[in-house]
Amino acid sequence: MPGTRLDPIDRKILAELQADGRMTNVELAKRVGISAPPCLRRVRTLEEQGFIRGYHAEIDSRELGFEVQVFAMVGLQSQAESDLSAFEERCRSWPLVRECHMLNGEVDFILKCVAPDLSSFQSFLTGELLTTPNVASVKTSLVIRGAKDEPGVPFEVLEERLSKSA
Amino acid sequence: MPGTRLDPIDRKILAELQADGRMTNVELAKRVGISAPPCLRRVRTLEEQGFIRGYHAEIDSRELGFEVQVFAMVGLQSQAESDLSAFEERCRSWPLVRECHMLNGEVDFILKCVAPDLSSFQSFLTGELLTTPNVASVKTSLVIRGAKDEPGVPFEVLEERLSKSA
DNA sequence: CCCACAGGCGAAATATTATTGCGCGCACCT
DNA sequence: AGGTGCGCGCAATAATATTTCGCCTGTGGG
Repeated sequence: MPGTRLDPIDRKILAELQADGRMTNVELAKRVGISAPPCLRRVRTLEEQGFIRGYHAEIDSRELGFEVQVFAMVGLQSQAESDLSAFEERCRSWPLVRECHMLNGEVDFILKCVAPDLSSFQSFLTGELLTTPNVASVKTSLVIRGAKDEPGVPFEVLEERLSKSA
Repeated sequence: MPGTRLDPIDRKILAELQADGRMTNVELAKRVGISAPPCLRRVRTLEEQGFIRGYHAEIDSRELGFEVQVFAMVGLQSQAESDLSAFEERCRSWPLVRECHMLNGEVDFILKCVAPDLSSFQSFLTGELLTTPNVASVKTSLVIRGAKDEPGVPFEVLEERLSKSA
């Protein structure tokens, strides 16, 4: 239902839950300015309508022993739809691959990968990715350091945009 | 405190909360096989020690009106540390830029951006990113479609790894 | 071998929170 | 006006979170 529009309270709810997904409902209600029951009803509705896809704890991957993060640019030999989706399906089956996006331009896919160390990434690269049928080229870039990593969407931009169109 | 090792219950807690960050503590306790009070204590400890950095609702950006997602590869003129961190600071101030990673290789940074539509990304690109001092080159790739987007870390890999070293 | 002690657990009690049921007010027709 | 649908908040109830406390276990003296 794309006709469903969100009012300012809904957007505030989304913004608050994006920032702190474990906030209690009473706290959330206080922040958005309504009482707890309607607030909870709104949250449930937002979940059902798919605006909220889930809740996740953000884990420090380095603390957990995943020392390296790598972007891999992948080019395929064939861009036929069946070959594209076959490659995507492969990516979904690899735990080290956390993200896979199809791109325009020279490169067909970009993959974001994590691994405990360089050698385990190397073995994934040579043993899995490079041996996958239809993979023509892979260029990898190691992440030296992370400068920003914000989950989700910029609600600031959304609000700004809505105030203009009003 | 890198000496702090996690036992299997802690790892299970992290895995469960990564998968569902809003799970109640009693449900979590049931799943990891201990009672609620020690479970809650463990969660608090994991939060304090930084293994858990926060909790976030996962929002459907497309439903919210962010139609385009773009990766931007940025090259700088100077790679002096002060120039690198100046650029990183810029990235942190741009809401459209959700992630910024410094890379090895030819490209200095990769940026993941979202925008409501192509034209608003274009205006960000030409009006902000390209006019930033020290930016030498920017190559952008539009995301055609997303094939995988898993938050967090692959606990499967971690467990496998631990069972081997045991 | 026995004891003191630290750490982690679970049962029970208490404080908070989530959830349900209901009546009210408001906007929108007709 | 009168009717209707929607969303709110109050109040009651169910569930959960959090604190308190005593028990068990493993460890390191003495």
